[in-house]
Amino acid sequence: MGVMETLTAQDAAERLKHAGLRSTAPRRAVIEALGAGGHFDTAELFEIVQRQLPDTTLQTMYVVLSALTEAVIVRKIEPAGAAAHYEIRVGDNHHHLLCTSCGHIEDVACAVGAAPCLTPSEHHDFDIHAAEVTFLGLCPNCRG
Amino acid sequence: MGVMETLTAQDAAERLKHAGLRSTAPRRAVIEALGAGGHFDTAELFEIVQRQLPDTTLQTMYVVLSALTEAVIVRKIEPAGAAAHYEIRVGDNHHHLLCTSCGHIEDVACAVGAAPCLTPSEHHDFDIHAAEVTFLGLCPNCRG
DNA sequence: TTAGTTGCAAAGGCTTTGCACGCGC
DNA sequence: GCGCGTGCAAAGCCTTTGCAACTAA
Repeated sequence: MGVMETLTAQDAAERLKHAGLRSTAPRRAVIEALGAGGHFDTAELFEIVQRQLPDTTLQTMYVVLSALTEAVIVRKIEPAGAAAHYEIRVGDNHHHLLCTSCGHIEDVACAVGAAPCLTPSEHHDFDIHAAEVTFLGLCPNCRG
Repeated sequence: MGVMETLTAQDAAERLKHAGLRSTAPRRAVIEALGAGGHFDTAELFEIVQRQLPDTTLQTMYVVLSALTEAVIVRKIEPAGAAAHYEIRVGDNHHHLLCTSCGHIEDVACAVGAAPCLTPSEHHDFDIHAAEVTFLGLCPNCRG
C-alpha cells in the first residue's frame, strides 16, 4: 500500500486547491482524519470532525464526502448491506477484506497482479470503467 | 452459466422442501419468477408476484427473499448505492457486470479461472468465506 | 462581490420489525 | 393443533434535497 504518512491541514488545503475546490474547515478536517489511514463511515468521520468543529452537521459530512469522492481525493467503499466507508485515495488498485460480523475493513493488494482484475473474460458489450473486489470473511477479533 | 431452464411451481416446492422450508405461495412464486433467469430487485419481484397473488405485500417479499437467501436457494446481489437484486442460485462462482447508469446487471464468468478469485494475496488473519467481484461500466443501451 | 458551502430542517428510499391472523404440516 | 409464515402497520437507518446565512477567493 506504500508509505502511510499523516496529512497536515496544509496538505489538505493543497489537495483541495489542486482539485479546484474551496479550502473549508470541514473539508480539511475530513481529509486530515482520513489521512492517517484506515476506513471510516460517515458517522465516524462526523464524530472525529466534530471534536475540532462542534458546529458541523452530519449532512455536511455527506455533502463534503460526496465532493471529495467526485474530486478523487477520497475513495468511497460501499460494503454490501452497510453504510458507505471512505479512505484516502491512493494510486494503486487495491481491494478490500470485509468482516461480515463487525464491518471492519482492511486493504489487500490485488491477488493476480495489476490489470487482470479489471478485465473480465466476457464484456457483453459493456464499456467497463472499474472493478470492485471484496473478500468477505471474519476478522481476527470476530473469528473466535 | 450453464443451461437455463424454467422452474415450475412444483420444482419450486421441491427446492423449498429440500431446504426444510414450508412451501407457501409467495415463496413458490418468487422462485418461479427468478427461475426464468435474470436479476430482479425486491420491487420488481413484488410486481411480478402480485400478478398471481394480488394480496401479497412488499414486506412479505423482503421476508421471503431473506429466507430464500439464507437457504441458499437464491443469491442476493447488493450493488453499490442501489437496491438489492436477486438471482436463482447456481453452483458456479460467477461475477457481475453492473451498468452504472441504468442499474442493469449481467453475469460474467470469473476472469481468472475458478479458485484465484477467492484467494487474496494476503489474508490479514481473516477467515475468508467468499469474494464479490463486480465490474462497473455502461451497458450497450446507456453507452450512446 | 459573488458563487460555492455550510448549517438546519425536512423528506425520501430501502429495509426491518412487531403483532395478530391464517395456513402448512 | 402447533408453529411458521403472511399481511398489515409502523418504525429505522442511511442518505439526499431545499433553502437561507455565510465565507473563501
